[in-house]
Amino acid sequence: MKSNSLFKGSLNTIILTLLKQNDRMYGYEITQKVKEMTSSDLIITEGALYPALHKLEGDGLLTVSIEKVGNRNRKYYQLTENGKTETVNRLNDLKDFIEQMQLILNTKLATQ
Amino acid sequence: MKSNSLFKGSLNTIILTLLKQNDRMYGYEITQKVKEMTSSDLIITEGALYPALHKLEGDGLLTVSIEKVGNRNRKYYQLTENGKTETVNRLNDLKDFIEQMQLILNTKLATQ
DNA sequence: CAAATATACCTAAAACTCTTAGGTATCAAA
DNA sequence: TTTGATACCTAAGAGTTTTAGGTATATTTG
Repeated sequence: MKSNSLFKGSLNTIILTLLKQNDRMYGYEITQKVKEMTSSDLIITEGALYPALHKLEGDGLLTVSIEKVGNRNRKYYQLTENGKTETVNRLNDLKDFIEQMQLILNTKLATQ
Repeated sequence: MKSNSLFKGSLNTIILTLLKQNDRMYGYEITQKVKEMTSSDLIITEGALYPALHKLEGDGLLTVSIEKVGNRNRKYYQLTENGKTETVNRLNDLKDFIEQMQLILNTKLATQ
């Protein structure tokens, strides 16, 4: 099918945008959501996700709150104000990237 | 403006597609072409380009022919048959990536 | 004409991101 | 009771790009 690898930087954009859409989510939920939305075409590995979440938190773009569900801890992540700003920036970067690729490749890359 | 970084894997796709469009090009020419086409928004650094060209050659996707211009050597690169096939694959991967991102981000990323 | 800029190739260290391959533990279903 | 799902995590390695050099010829500019 396709190389199931992400493009550089797209993971952070995915995380930030999902949190913008859903207010708060926990890590495992993000992996399942992406899997579901792309019909299992895109798999976010946990080895990539958790370090990315920790870095976004360290950069002040996310905050965490731990919630006990049954006997297990869930870590819910939420956008900070900086996080909301950065989400807009990342989306603009992605749009710029696609526009640049269209210029170079001389091709419409996205349908409609 | 924007983070002037490429997205992972996009450099190879750019190289291959430019060679498909222009039959043969040399390294420096590729950097200038991309700069010109994107109004200096996207800069291909030589530190990324030359190793990428060597790898594509090693993988059998490109062939080289050296041409003396004045007193300097230019290395012209050209797609092999495998290279032509791989170019189509890379373009399809990029289109798939954009479609997946549109699904996840719930946004039209490319105009038209 | 000298010095700066452009052309044209190159490499190596470091940074960064993601994959692979583990690990722990709880909970539900077979 | 054992498998699979849920839920977190880390570390080694692979791969790509940036940064920061290096060499040399050709052209432009002050």
